[in-house]
Amino acid sequence: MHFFMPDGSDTERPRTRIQQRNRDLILEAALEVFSTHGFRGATLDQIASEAGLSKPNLLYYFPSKEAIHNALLSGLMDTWLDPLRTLDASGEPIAELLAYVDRKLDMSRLYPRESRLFANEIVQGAPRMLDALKGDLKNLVDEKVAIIRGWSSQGKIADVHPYHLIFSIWSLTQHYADFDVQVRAVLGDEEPFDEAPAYLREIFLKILTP
Amino acid sequence: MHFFMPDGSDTERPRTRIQQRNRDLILEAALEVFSTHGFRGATLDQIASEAGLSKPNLLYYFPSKEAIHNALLSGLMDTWLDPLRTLDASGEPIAELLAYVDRKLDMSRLYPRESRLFANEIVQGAPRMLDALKGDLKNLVDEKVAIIRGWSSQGKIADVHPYHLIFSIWSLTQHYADFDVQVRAVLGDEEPFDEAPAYLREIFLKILTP
DNA sequence: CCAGTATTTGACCAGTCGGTCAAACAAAGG
DNA sequence: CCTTTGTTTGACCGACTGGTCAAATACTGG
Repeated sequence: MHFFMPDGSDTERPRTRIQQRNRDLILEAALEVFSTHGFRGATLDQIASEAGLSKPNLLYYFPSKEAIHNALLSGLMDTWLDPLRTLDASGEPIAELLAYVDRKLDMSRLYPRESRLFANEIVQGAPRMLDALKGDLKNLVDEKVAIIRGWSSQGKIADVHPYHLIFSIWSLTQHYADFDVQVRAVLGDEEPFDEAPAYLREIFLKILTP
Repeated sequence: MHFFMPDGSDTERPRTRIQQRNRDLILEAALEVFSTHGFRGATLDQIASEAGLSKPNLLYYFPSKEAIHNALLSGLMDTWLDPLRTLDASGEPIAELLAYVDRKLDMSRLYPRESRLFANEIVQGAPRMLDALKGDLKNLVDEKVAIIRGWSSQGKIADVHPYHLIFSIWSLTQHYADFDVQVRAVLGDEEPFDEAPAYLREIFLKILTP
């Protein structure tokens, strides 16, 4: 018979309900803790207590602190890149890009902890994510940049630097998640996400209109 | 005679050369370490070794780890807000705002560690900086927002949301410092700061032109 | 030179870190 | 019922954490 490794070191994963549930509990707790303290600043005790499990129990499901972090990052990377992946070369250029901005801003509003998890990692030099940045991320961006270049040369959108355009979209949308506390401190009572969507649509329309 | 407290707890500070030098060494090392690991992720041993001093010697000049962090933050806050403070109500509106963007981008290029120090702190909820955000920062922003509103209502610049306009400037410029490793991973060999200034001038001109 | 002050450090401490392990406990099938 | 497999945990470990302290060393003015 084949023995099942609960720490995830096995490639095939015939998860039982309880395993699925506890892995989810741990990843949810880890997201909370890693996103507010960074990798080195987070502790297994914090994650365990947040998950309502004992520390040895965490390490029954994951072999190490780093393994939890890796599972989080790789599990979220796809979700995070989805809005860009959806950018459609055959769509109407400006509408496509504005829709991308919208989706990205939605991510900041709905998944701020995920945004801050990545922000922490990247601000600190992305020591556990560099390969993904230079690999999957760069490849996807390169592919979409080619589409944008095409739109520019056809005169469908303004002739702006495509890489820096994408950086703009990332920075402007993620700012509302990553720097949430600063945005709210400055705005006072005004809710950031009340005005942000219209504002971003307005300025990107100006940026992109030929 | 009056005894001098080297740990800085005294309000008056008749620093000797050696005190000035070692305090500077410590703050420089602390900037390096805090900006790449965050407050909780940084250790006194790291800072001490980076500064070329022993750990007890650090604590001769500063009473605690948090005191070093506080000294860094408050010492840098003024520098950090200077570019905004310079925004001149009597200048030519669009030129003033574009010059602010330029100065802010220069800060990202010349002082990326300082930018990342703040980024770390704010992403993690700014537990040691909230008062400054709600106080000095908000006051300065409110003041400058009034100027921008004036320019808008006079038709000198486009009628954009002034707070979100300022957030745009912060996020777009600081992105090149805070997310440097991601920007470089995507750009490959291209140097980010070669194109960034022209790109930002171009898009902010579009955003601001009435 | 000396006395007093400023600076530096090795040794140390209590608490916390990530991680281990054997033993206890639960579940399920026969 | 018993056995097997899966799950949980208390107790523990060595390494490291921020911080202390007394003693040693440098520096200064007289």
